[in-house]
Amino acid sequence: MESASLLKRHGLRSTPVRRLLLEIMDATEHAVSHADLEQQVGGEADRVTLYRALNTFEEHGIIHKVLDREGVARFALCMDNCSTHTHVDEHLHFQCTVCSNVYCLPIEHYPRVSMPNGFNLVRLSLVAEGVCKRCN
Amino acid sequence: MESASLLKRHGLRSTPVRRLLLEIMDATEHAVSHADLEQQVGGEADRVTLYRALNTFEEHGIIHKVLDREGVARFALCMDNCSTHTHVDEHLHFQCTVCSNVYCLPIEHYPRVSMPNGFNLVRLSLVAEGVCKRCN
DNA sequence: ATAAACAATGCAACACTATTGCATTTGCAA
DNA sequence: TTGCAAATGCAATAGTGTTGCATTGTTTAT
Ligand SMILES: [Mn+2]
Ligand SMILES: [Mn+2]
Ligand SMILES: [Zn+2]
Ligand SMILES: [Zn+2]
Repeated sequence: MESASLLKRHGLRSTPVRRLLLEIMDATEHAVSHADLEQQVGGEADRVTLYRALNTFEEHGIIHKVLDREGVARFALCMDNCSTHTHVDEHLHFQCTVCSNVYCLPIEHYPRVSMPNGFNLVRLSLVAEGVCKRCN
Repeated sequence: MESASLLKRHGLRSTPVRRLLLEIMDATEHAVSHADLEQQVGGEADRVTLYRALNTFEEHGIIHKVLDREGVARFALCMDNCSTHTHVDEHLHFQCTVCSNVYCLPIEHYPRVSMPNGFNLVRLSLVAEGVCKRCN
């Protein structure tokens, strides 16, 4: 029910596959890969449909994508109020070296860095590695 | 000549392909992808040989790998004295949104972040986006 | 200089992530 | 309820990266 209104709110059609994807991501405390979703969805949808749904969600600011250290995309619901033209997502992405899960971790003071001359900074991403709370 | 001794110093055999790769990376001020190298090498070596040489270099601390925002690996010579078991590389990786080049940028104060309870930080990577000095 | 030992290379095949085209189905609004 | 635009399924394709195996090349010792 919640996922249907979330889709409506972003001007997207409410379809079974989309609602299912959103419910899976809402029930997971870490970012999920396409392979994760494909496995959980089972035979309910084609892999291409999942890719397209995820791309659509990202374009509309419903989810955001983060690449893990293998370069594979993982997706998580946006916490801040993102929309088509405003993606905020100023938090740290932490990948566990044991279970490989990727967590979105808000941190109190997001660091600022000063750039060398000529380089114009637009966005700074923090990617951390370590052991997560479940693997400790 | 320089590349040959670099290889020797790391206990690696000096071969034409390896020397060529090192010379290309030494002459480039930004990180290079496998596709870049394959194009510059021309028909001098097989793609698989390049992959294997790059992996070997990384394992021995001669180069380090950084994934760009498409998840593609880019390689650059290590500045610090890295070896098989000590990779340092505490600098910022900056990808230009115009030319897509990735630069290794040393910064004066490498930031520290405090982690939420239960999460054990091992390494923090900084990945920046913006416009590089040549595209400005 | 020669030969043996072992590492590096080339080639083919493969795994995996991701995208595109096109026909069909479905959601939604008139 | 009907029509249209959007979403889906299926097949094909591109790109990155790895593995197995036979062959070639580098190094070390003789
Ligand atoms: Mn996140
Ligand atoms: Mn670097
Ligand atoms: Zn873990
Ligand atoms: Zn640039």
